[in-house]
Amino acid sequence: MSKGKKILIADDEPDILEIIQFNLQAEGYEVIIAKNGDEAVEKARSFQPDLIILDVMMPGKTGIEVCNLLRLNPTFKETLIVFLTALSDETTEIKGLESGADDYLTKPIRPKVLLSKVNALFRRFNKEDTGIVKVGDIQIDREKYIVTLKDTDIILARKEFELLALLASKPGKVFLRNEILNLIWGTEVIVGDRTIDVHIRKIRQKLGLDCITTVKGVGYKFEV
Amino acid sequence: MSKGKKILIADDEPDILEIIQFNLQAEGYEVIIAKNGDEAVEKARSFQPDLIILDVMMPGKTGIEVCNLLRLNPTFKETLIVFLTALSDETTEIKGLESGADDYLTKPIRPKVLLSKVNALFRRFNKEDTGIVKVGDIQIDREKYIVTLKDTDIILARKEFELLALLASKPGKVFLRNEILNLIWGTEVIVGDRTIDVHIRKIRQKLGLDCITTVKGVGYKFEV
DNA sequence: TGTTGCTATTAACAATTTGATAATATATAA
DNA sequence: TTATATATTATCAAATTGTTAATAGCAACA
Repeated sequence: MSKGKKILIADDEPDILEIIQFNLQAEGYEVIIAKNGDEAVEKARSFQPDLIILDVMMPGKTGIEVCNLLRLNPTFKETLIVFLTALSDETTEIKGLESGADDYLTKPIRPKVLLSKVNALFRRFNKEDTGIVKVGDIQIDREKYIVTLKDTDIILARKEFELLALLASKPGKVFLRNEILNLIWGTEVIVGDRTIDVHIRKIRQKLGLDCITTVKGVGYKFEV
Repeated sequence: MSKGKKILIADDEPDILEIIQFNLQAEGYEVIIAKNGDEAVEKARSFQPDLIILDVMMPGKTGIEVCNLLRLNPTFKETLIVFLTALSDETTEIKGLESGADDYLTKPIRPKVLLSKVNALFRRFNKEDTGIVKVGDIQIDREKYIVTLKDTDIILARKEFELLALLASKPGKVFLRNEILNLIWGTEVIVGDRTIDVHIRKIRQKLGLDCITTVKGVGYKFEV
């Protein structure tokens, strides 16, 4: 599940904050709230949320201003940002898109819509779209071939990287040895039995964190 | 298909009942109807439906009251509950969420919407799709190779896991010893008679719960 | 061109876990 | 009660994985 993620909500209307907070917490998300634009910027910096929901109309800074500000900082380049607008406001939508929002929510908030959008965003974010997989402290960027553990880059060799990326693509799922061989080495190449183990060992060694579990007689799985 | 499931509909308007009943039956569901909140509670208890559709506004007990009542009973902890509301009523939605509804339907009923929601709900909660089998307190995740008993992970060896998963795949069904041998060991390997017993024993021991029943002279079955 | 550094693979062995069996005890149906 | 099926336990062989070191291959580079 994509739960346990941090979500920052910024809105000047306490009711809205409460509705959203209640529903997201019920789904298992960790929620941080801000009552205006300035507070939003501040809390975004200190809490590093995975998703930020910004009301467009707020005293201090508008949601769009907050978004623009955050996007300047590379830390928030990958952070999901969703705007909250009254009704469908074409003009606002365009401005929002320009400042790099990932989606929209229109008031009045409908909890189910909210939840499904949020869930969908995390799903999308975790897989296809960015090619970046983020699980716990580990971030895997398929395009750049970089693994980051708590903001520290870790250099993995190609096979090691592919293996880790494969396992992390479905956290929890056990990949059978055959499955791994087919997906990473292909059906043509035949490698010895110990090859996988050695790569696994090197990954474990380099990460220094035990996030790969052996399921004896079955395969390996990635867990946080 | 997830058909053949039982659905209880509770609404005080005969027209609505009829529309829903007709459409769901046409789709292959077994439908039970109730004309008010009290009848809904009673029929829920006697028929153990897989899904309950509750009109919020009903004489006797409101849908929300019915839901709250049922959710108190562990039997209905996993039962799907959907509310029927007039238009999108935010206040009701929040109350509904608090009482543990799984989704909403707004009047007027649009048959297509109804069916797709109902189908989607069963799909979402049908663990067969995900490879997860849930029986009572025990949850077996084939993909993750994990057995969970009351939120505690239990580690089973491969053969033990396969055996338990097999038995649990059809709770109540008695698996003959031969059947088990063929399905788990295959026809090629020949193992002694006591082998199954020993594995069964290990499973019982690890689960600490007696959910595997011996049917003397026949085989074993999984029950809660 | 040869050197250097890294990667992928394998071999060899250690450590561990698993699965099957035998021997014995217990339960159950007729 | 007795015959038969199952439960239990300990034991050992087999299977599986972990670890280390060695080797071959490759790419960058002076």
